[in-house]
Amino acid sequence: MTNGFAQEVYAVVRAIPRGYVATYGMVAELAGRPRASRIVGGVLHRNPDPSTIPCHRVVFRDGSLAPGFAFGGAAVQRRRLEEEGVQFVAGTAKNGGAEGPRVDLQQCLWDGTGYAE
DNA sequence: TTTGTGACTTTTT
DNA sequence: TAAAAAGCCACAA
Repeated sequence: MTNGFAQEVYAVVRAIPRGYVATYGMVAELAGRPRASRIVGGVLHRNPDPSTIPCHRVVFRDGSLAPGFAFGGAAVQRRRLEEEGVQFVAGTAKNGGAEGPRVDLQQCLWDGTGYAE
């Protein structure tokens, strides 16, 4: 690709199946830079094409999103993911202390299957 | 061309 | 167990 990494990131994020989510590190790895998780965020931050790039499917390693920096708000993103079929963890397996809405990575974490360049 | 920063992740204190 | 710091790579100014 002309740009290389950035293009790869966009391609990977676009390849995320509906109802699934991926972490920055995973996208970075598929893009060719397993340690460039931050760059993935930076690239998505600019989001040159939010229409084709479902950045809301990309979450932290913890399953949470970027508060305040999402396309329109973490709350909106949660609703959007639910629309796609992504399950959320209300409380937490930790001790019932609800910290914040997290995606159920154990169920909706994308394996990278179906990604073709 | 060089410096600084960032939607992250992992390890150590 | 929790919190803090460093490391990492690419893009923008």
